[in-house]
Amino acid sequence: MKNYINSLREHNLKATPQRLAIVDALYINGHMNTETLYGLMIQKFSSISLATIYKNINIMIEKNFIQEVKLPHAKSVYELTKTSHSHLLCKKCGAIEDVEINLDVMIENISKTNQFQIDKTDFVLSGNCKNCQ
Amino acid sequence: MKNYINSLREHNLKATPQRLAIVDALYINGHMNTETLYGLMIQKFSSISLATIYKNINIMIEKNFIQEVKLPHAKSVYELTKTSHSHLLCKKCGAIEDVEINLDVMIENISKTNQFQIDKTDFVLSGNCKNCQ
DNA sequence: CTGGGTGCAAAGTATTTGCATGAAC
DNA sequence: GTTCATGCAAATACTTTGCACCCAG
Repeated sequence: MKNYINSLREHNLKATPQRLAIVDALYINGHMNTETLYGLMIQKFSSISLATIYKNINIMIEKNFIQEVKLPHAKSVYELTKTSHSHLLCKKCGAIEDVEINLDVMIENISKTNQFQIDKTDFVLSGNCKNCQ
Repeated sequence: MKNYINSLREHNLKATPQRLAIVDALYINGHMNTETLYGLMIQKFSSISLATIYKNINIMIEKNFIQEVKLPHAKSVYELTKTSHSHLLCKKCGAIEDVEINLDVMIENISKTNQFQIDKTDFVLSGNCKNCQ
């Protein structure tokens, strides 16, 4: 378990219990959508508001503490900001795995060919995971 | 201008004027979100309903005639279904370009390494287009 | 004709906002 | 003490649904 109190503060975010719980849930689960996140939080804070979830997601995205991952045919999920990576999405069970793919050479080529300065990628590969084949 | 009457019929979709106009708009503009699509359509059919836009988008996705493209920090756009390709998104002006990137070798490798059977990719590269640099 | 599409209004779902209270620092 | 977060309720935004009427095939 990491010390998220300081990480939050470094991002100019007060370390409230609700916020810590959200961050902890994302750390443990990797990726969560608003619905499942709220479902988890309500167990811990019986009076937590959905508005609190949304407000926190939004401000943490703004401060670059977490990131939204848009998925095909599914609700967006959120994850703690880490080094750039891609995602594997299982169409059957919905599992999401992080995967490191080095895109540097490709980006370099596309930048040149298309005269487009690329600074970010969103890459989701969908199919069937090991268990669902 | 293509003959979209037959293309629609081949996908079991009746070729109504509204539908043809939507398809034509997507053909001309490449990528559109619901809002801009409705904005265009209302000019042509003063009494067209937003519900018609949504119903058509949904059924055309279902029949695989068009596809949704989810973009970071922007509303989803829709495009006519074509061969698999990636997208370049300009963060400044919002322009979207199609780009062909051969991902076969990469997919092959990832499939093996992660024991994950991949059959689809969603790849958006963001940055600044030629005009916005 | 017949099935499916359109437009309208209403309902449903998702997300944001305003404000009073309360907690973090 | 001051600033910011929380929770609630209301408001807004987005999308879907039901139904009567109409048009494509």
